[in-house]
Amino acid sequence: MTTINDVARAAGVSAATVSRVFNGGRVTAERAERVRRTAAELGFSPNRVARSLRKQRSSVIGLIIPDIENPFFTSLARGVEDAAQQTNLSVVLCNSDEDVEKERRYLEIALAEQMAGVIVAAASRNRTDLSPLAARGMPVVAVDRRPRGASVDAVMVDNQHGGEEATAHLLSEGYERVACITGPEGASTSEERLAGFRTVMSDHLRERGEDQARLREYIRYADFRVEGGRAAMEDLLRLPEPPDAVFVANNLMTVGALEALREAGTLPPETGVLSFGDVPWASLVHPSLTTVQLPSYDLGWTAAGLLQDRIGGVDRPLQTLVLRTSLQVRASTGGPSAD
Amino acid sequence: MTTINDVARAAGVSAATVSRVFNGGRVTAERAERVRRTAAELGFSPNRVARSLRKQRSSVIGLIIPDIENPFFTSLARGVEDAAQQTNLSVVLCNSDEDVEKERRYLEIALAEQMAGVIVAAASRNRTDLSPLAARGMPVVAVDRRPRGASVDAVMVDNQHGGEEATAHLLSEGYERVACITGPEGASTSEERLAGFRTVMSDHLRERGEDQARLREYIRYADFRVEGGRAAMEDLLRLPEPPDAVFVANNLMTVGALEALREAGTLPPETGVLSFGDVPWASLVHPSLTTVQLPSYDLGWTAAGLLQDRIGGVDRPLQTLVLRTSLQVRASTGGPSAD
DNA sequence: GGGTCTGTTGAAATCGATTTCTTTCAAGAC
DNA sequence: GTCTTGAAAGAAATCGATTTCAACAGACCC
Repeated sequence: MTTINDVARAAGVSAATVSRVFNGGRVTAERAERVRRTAAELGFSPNRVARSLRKQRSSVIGLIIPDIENPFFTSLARGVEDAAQQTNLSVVLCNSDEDVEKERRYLEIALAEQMAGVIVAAASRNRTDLSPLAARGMPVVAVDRRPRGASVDAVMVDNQHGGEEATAHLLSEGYERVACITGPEGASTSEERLAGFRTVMSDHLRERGEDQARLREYIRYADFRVEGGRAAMEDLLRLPEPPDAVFVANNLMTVGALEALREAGTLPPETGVLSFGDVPWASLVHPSLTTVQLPSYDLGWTAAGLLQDRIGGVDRPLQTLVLRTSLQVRASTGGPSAD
Repeated sequence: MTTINDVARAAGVSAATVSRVFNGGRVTAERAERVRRTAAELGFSPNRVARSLRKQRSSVIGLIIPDIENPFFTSLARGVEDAAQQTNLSVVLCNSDEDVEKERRYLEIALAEQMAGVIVAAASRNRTDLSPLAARGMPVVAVDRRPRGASVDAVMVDNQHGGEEATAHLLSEGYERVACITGPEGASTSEERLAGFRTVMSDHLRERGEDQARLREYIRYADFRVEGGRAAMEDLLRLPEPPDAVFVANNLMTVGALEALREAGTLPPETGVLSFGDVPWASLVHPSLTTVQLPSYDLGWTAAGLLQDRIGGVDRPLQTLVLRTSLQVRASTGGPSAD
């Protein structure tokens, strides 16, 4: 492993000069050229560990996500990475596995490794603690979920709007009895999506002069997982008057709901299904599955941008950016069959 | 940020003693206790950058994969991570995006960051160059694909066996004209899977006394992507005597093939489809889709084990482990319909 | 009592870069 | 000719840990 001193000796200059050549100090053209040539010959590349130690900052940013197997987060990761490429930062990805303890360990590593900054999709809104990072002045951006009380920049999704859009779309297609399967009670993402559903359905029922109480009957809380979605859908199907459409608050539960519907023999478009978040491949098979597209890639890209600003020393008040969802209509099947 | 010197001063000992307390040196019980208490009070955690510089090795292993959005690789990543947890190594994940240049950059970073070791699923069998790492004595394990000429440990999938198993299964279900859509010509994974197909089909045709030439007609090379799978399937369907079953050599192309089949109105089980590699969600919707399960998680787990052995200094000849695939039969639909 | 051994300890060297501090030298001003 | 100014370059300090080395104290044996 050739070091800066090897290069210095071979080029007949001091280590300081070599460093200046690579970091934009003042060096006469002739020497700079000689240093560069020697460095190339020896295959020198600066030791990042030593550099980080001296600079008290590495050129790596950490990205902590709760589920590496969820396409939403991998797409987000792509966004972060592409943005980081532009400024020579490298991204290291850490999978907290929805486990606050594992996440804590990774946050500690980020500190101990003196990473330039961290982007976190928190494992828990309540228990994720970003304060140690903030305390030591490490730039942090929260993405998708903002831990309670954390004073950091954030990039979020407009969940309520997405819920409204989804529900309105199902109604516009002619479905009448629209249900909602949302995530855990208390989780902000599931509550916000549900709120969107409530708003639109409530208006709809009022216009129709129908009983608002029906709204509640068609709401199920589940756990954002396949099995939970399935159970909730089965439960809805057992109602005396089952829904003819359902808004499912995430992609995994949608898979479960589709399973339940398949068993009941009432697949889309007979029963309308609208998923919050893309269901990457099932949608190829189920052309009538409309989804609320989450701006996952943009979330990552935007978060990385904010982080880089902070790393660069930009001094402005904390920001929260909210990105909108968009409805992806796969095929206009005209809604429920008319029989 | 409290350093080891702060702790030393506060505890009235030397930095060397503090270091020994945390690294298992000989220190009298009384002092050790005092140091530990002081460290806890000051919230000291050793600076990993400084430690890495001194030890010339960090406690991070790199995992370089070519496509973070492919569930095969994310599952592999889980395996690596779970295995690494056990020895306090942390894993950082880098996405080479099937780009040899990007991959080269990450390999360089691994060196410059003095990572403890690297696990690589190479972007290219020909052009990925692992020799710089090997030259500097950094432990490397290749996984899934072994770059040509690289002398490193490797963990591979038994592609040929998987291809045989898949083809045999389709025949056993009663399909007659089985086709194969494989990856790019020259790629080892696609050639091996195809070889498995050829072996079994060739035997089958011979037994039946049929013309071996038919084998070739039913083979298509594509690109391991959705669109390629679709195009290949469309092409096969245009044959005067289209296949009644197809073995598709990866998950993404299977999605494409299913699209083509849906348009042609001959979905499984009417036309048999067997995917090499899981198609996570489509399979929930297409119960009759049998898949060759790749041991992705185990690949990661095993590779991490090999790497840790090397990091620990185990000295044994280079090893290549080959893991078998397993057939996952989703539902015995009894093969093609009898009409 | 002198000599050897062993177990603790701290001072100092070390890892490899960056950055500060000096020194040197030359150009330009008066 | 002297003084000022500024650029260029090297020597040395620095980052924060680990590790080597030397010093020392106490136990033990002749």
